[in-house]
Amino acid sequence: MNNPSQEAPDLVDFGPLAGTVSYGIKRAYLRVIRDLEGALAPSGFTPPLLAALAIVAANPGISPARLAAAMGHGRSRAAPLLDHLEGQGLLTRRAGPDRRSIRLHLTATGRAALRRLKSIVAEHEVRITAGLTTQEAGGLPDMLERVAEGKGAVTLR
Amino acid sequence: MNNPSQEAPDLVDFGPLAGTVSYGIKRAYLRVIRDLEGALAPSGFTPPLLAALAIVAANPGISPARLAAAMGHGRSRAAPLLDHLEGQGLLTRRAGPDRRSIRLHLTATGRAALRRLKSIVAEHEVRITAGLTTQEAGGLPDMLERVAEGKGAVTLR
DNA sequence: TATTGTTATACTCTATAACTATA
DNA sequence: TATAGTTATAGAGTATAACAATA
Repeated sequence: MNNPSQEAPDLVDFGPLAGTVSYGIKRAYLRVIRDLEGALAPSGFTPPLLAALAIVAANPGISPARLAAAMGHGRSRAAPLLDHLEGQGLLTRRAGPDRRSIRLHLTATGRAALRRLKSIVAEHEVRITAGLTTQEAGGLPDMLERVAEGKGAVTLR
Repeated sequence: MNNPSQEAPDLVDFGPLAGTVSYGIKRAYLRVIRDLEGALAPSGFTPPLLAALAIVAANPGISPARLAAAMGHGRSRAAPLLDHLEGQGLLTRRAGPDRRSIRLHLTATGRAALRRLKSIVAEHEVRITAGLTTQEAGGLPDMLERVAEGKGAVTLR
């Protein structure tokens, strides 16, 4: 596991971290998030803004709290994201049947923006899977989901 | 891709993000980093501190700049990490042959700490791969490395 | 003039708790 | 008393640029 010489090596050895799923995911995440940030920058979007837009699009009427949970954080994280998206006219906050709850819906502008973003995401996906075979790229998302969830389906609360 | 009703769904649909490697990695990363942070907390370590310690251990004499690059960031990120580890007596900064460069080495204390941390990491690895078959867990790191690097080996610079 | 390590700064992300309004 | 949304705050992580020392 070690470099026998005392010289700084040309290839860095990750030692006990090498070959772990844990560190592999961390390194892959760095590549993915940077590539996506760069690809989205010209459009003024960030990865979290895109995720929020896409999740509201696929789940019309979803509440801010459920949106935040789907994205993996607490309620309070939704507000600034929604302020931004609503300010750009991409979605609306409508009162629910219960007057303290809110239902989110995309506007026509939001749907159009999402259509354009989809092609950026598709190109990004091609770039990050360039080193994988078609089979590997096809099987990876399901494996990652099982890492993310422990196992089982994507249930929320 | 959409939920046909206007009701908030029990299962959240990730829409165009569902089934992508990109979003899968992001979700898996969240699980991994949180599990590892929790597992390391009692020892006073964080994931970046552990990574720095492990990389110096496996690459005696490595410079701060190369350490930072191996971890995926710029030079300036190394200093606070090294201050902390040196302050705890886990590593030393020795002058290199070139008087402006520095070579990093673990102390005996640092090596002992790393030995203890390894079992925490091993347990963490078991937890996050619990939803995978042995075959899948065995093949994942290499696939993740190819995502992280675009392809090819772990070269620096 | 270029390089190494460090410092300073600002910006983002995130978590926690507190606040409001409803129920 | 509990819940939904929001706001406020502080902390951690990160990137950029600027700096000092050396080459």
